[in-house]
Amino acid sequence: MKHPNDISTIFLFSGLNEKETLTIRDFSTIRTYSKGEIIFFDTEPFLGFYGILEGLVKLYKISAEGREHILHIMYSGSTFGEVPMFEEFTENRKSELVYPANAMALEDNTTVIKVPEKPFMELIKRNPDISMKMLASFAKRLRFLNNHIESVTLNDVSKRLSKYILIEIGKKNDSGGKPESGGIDYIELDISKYDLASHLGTITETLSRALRKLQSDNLIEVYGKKILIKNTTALKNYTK
Amino acid sequence: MKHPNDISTIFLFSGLNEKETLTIRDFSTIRTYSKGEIIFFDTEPFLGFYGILEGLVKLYKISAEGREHILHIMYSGSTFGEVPMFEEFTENRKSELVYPANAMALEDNTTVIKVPEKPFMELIKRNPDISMKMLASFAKRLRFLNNHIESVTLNDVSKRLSKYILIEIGKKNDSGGKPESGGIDYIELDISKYDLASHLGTITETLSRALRKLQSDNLIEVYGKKILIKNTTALKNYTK
DNA sequence: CCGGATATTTGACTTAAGTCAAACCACCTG
DNA sequence: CAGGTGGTTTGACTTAAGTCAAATATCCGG
Repeated sequence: MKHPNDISTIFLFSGLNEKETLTIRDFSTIRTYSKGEIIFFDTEPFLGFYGILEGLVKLYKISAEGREHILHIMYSGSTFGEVPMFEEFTENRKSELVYPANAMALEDNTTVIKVPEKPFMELIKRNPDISMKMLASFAKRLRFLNNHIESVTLNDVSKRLSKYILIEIGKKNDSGGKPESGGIDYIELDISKYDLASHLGTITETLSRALRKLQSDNLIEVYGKKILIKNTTALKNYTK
Repeated sequence: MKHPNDISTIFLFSGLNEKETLTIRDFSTIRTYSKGEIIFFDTEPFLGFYGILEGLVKLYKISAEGREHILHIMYSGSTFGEVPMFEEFTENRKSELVYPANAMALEDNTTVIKVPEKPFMELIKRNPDISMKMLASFAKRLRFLNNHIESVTLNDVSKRLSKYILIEIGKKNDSGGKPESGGIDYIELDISKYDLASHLGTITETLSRALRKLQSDNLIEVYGKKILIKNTTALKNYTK
């Protein structure tokens, strides 16, 4: 490649000096996946963790019957598949060291860097800041999974959907959008309805019905991947 | 108390020297809860994390209608409620720093140590080994939650129950029991059926029916809190 | 701009699991 | 050891969400 991808866009590596960055780059491999390609299965032995340079990745579990449940959607800048690296520390069962979920690229041109364990563990030993970042990212994921389990087991699909919509609006407004002053708030789904369903712990048919329900309750309006929020307050209320 | 509780029984603190141990002890408070007492709610601001010196703690979420879902059952030696401590690192929204779940003592005489953030963060900065242990424990939890979500969303209650039984047998055999040579394998539930149900993402009635089903399929035999495993292989097969 | 593939929606039906109510059991305390 | 309080089981019923099949809609390459 002409211009080597800049790994400092990955949050975990953002504080590294030039030398450290080069070390990581030297030991790692960069690869581009197209939409639908598998990055790893949850049955594969751990051979290093990944950072997203560009694109979108889903981390998911799949049942024997083929039903899928998405645990996380990961965007560029984030890392995934790090869990096994630290499990080794507690128990010495190398045999069980597989990835904790399946990973698939959701967009063409999804570019990831694969960082092997060895050089990274060297780095982390010398660089306490990295462990802190790692802990922060694990903490974030733990809280997310806690809330996710709560949602999936204690709320019905329409409630889960409403929560999802509200969170997405939150994200969008966090990153520059105007809160809700002028026009009507809306989100644009960056994943397919199949993936959204599987992230909400359901299937496309049920998601479709849930969308229709929220629409007929006058909370939202759906135009393809665009969802207008007609009444944020009522939607918030609905999730309770 | 006469003999101060020994905090080195807590995995996270097991490698500390005497001085460090004393520092932690000095800043922390130890308290004993009786069965059913709340340690914290998921709406309370973070004021330190906990380590279990003795007893049993459940970490759970609860819906508006009162339905409960247990995320983790924690035994003595483990720590909980650490997540907010590391979230602070990423985003500076102090306002959101609440515990990520509710915590309740499941036994009388459940004794916990509450460690405030400040002295612990000092310690972790100087002691990279502790961050590694913390990362290991977070990693373990992340894998557990991944699998838990998979179970709850992709398997029916009987399958989840079978998985639970197999894991419990595994734990028991890991810690000294004979694998399955002589007599029939069994486990003794250390939690109520209510709590087991809520950990499996269901309610007591449904759990009761699932137990009866596995029994009538000749996989197990149930005597109160004692569950005999009549056919481990078939049970394993059943979870697939 | 056409045709086919993929994604989404709709309808009719089935089913696992939740609800409600009652019976049963077992353990603890006075 | 009687009585009572939780914990557990059982039965009858309801319901949310899954399945299956078909109709639409949308997207994309040639």
